[in-house]
Amino acid sequence: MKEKELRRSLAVFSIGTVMKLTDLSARQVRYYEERDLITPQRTDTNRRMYSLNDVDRLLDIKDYIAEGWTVQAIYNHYKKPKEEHEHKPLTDDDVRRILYNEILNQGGFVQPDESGYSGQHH
DNA sequence: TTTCTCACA
DNA sequence: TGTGAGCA
Repeated sequence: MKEKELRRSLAVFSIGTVMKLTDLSARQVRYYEERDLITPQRTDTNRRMYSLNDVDRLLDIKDYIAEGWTVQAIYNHYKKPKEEHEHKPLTDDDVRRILYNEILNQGGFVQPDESGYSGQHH
């Protein structure tokens, strides 16, 4: 049943609608796009169009920001784990790795782990 | 009217 | 991040 997923990915909201739905400023929404936290589509006239998934993610991002997360940390949060967040089985090592990474980036002293994390950290 | 990009008394 | 300019 992949139809739902498809519909959730349909870009149907204008930035104005997204602003109301997320209570974020257009500036913020565009900024998060610039940081690759979301990737809305564009119309033939260069207008941004957001999907249900985009709005959903924006809502999450809003919470993370409120909790003090760095855009960089959030970026890695979405980039790294394939099994995403909550409800999925993660091994202890996965959790430790993800946490380690996010905590480091949180401080802003480390570059976003692009090496993909080759080694172990204890 | 709304959104876009760019730039900052 | 906000805000205003000048377009589309």
